Amino acid sequence: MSEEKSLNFIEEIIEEGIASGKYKTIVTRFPPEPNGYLHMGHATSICLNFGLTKKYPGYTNLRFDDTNPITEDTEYVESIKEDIKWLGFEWKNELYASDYFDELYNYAVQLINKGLAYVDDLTSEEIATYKGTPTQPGKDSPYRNRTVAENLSLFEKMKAGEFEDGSKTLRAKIDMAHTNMLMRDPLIYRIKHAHHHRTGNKWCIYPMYDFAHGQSDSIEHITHSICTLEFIPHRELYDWFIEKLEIYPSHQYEFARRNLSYTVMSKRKLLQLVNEKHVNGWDDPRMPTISGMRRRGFTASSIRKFCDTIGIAKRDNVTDFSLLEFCLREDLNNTALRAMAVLDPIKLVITNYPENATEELLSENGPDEMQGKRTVPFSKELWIEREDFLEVPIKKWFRLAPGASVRLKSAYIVTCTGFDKDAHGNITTIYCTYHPDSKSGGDHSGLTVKGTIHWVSVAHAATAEVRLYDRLFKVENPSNEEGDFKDYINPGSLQIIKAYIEPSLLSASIDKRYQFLRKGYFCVDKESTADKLVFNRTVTLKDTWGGNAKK
RNA sequence: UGGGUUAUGGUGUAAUGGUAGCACAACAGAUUUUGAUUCUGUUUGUCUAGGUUCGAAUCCUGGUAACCCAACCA
Repeated sequence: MSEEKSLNFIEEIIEEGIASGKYKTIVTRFPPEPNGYLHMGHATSICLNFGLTKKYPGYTNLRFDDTNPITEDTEYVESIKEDIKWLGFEWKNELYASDYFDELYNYAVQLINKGLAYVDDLTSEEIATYKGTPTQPGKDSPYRNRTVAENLSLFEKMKAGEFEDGSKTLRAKIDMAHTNMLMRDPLIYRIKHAHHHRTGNKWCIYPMYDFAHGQSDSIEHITHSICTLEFIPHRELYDWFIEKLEIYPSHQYEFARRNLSYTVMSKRKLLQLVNEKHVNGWDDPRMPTISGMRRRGFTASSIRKFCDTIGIAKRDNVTDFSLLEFCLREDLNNTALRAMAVLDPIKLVITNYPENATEELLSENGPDEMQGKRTVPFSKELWIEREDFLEVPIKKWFRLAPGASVRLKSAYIVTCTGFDKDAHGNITTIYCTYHPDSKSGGDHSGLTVKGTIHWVSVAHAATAEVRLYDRLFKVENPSNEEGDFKDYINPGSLQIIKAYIEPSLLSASIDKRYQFLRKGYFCVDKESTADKLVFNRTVTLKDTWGGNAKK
């Protein structure tokens, strides 16, 4: 019974390191930039980094990579912390790259002293020109050979605010003809007279990513600095700084970012959707953001399960959204409370049921008996789903049709005796007779039916707004299509309807999940009030009949 | 005509020279007071051409394809 799950390539590296005695414990970090909300791509990284230190001895830091004050904000810091906690992870230390600005400044001075950095006066356009192209070498800046003393003095003045934004930079002195573009004298400090969300106006020079990330890792003694594939070329620079600065040798490892079909997963694109109002904010339930998915009704455990299932590797990928839905349904099926709601109502009248009578029927709250039962009021007039009746039944039709019988869930078997139509040919009312001895739980009618449908008593029904969500994009990979990704937005991704709900749902709670029988999983939206209940459809039930109907 | 990374069913991921496995999806059947759940089964794969070997997804050689790198973003 040794069912051992195989290791991913990072776990292999860790186990080798532990086996060889390179380290006994590991330290990882999750390093978001506080300039946007976390999305499913980040969830993978969070599950990876925090998961590794759950599996192996060690801990994980949360470190905000806040080296660009122009785009960063505390609003994002708060949302990021909330999302990580909600996903079920705890960081050891809450840290900020900005905590290290003094140390980083000193590192820069060290490089200057070693003749490995210089102040450059070239404009950004000139720097780009001097840099060359991937196929052509760059050329040295005319300021490249300033003396150490001159560089020291200039850098000091940069810090003191004596120069305007963009007028000078500090660059590492490496090799302008290097095949790796990142090694062609990369910028390490730039001037930005901007207010920083944590250091205020103390600084007017800020380190670049490459001169902050690796050094921060090193200061924190991160053993495994895990990032995505596009940072592979940065690793050479990462190692170069550590070597020249003679600081703790953290190592960078890269894995392929996880993509999900029918959505986009870049902060830039998500920001566009928000700013151009294609969605209603970062936590719109259609967004692949953690906050959006939480609002939609996804559970943290289903997201963790999903991340665990898709694994990590180094090749480009697009995971089927249906796998995420599978993990969700698997979780919700066990935990969601059952209730009945009719989303597209049509009236059903039981002609032989007594006028003004009401019965309180028992119905199970879920598959687990521990979830108990609730009562549901039943009466002569019911709302049922319009799609559960067909005037002319198709093959293998289990539901209502003239002369056909179905079980009303937790109630009686009814047989259709007729229906009304309006002038446009729309069916307005369905008439049935019920079989009194077929009552759920004590059925001795001897009748058997193939179909069971849900219902809500007209006299007892409450109403709610229900928001039906569908995939945000019409195509699997919007970023790979011709033209703008926004051309592929699914215009029907949100449908708002009014539904009749059973009265027990009046006390639905925002922290619970519900299965509206046969219709899907739903949750209370944050905009819901006592006067106006609002439900979000998290996901439909799996439907193996829909396809058959077309055949 | 530079450098780097990656190629296993429709999708994701295993197999570390020895039976190509698992999950999702799809399809078929059984059970079902949710056409859900549960259970059973089926279809589909090693980028390509050579080579080494008793034996290659794995090692070697040559192709091919995809992705990344020329922000004072991270």
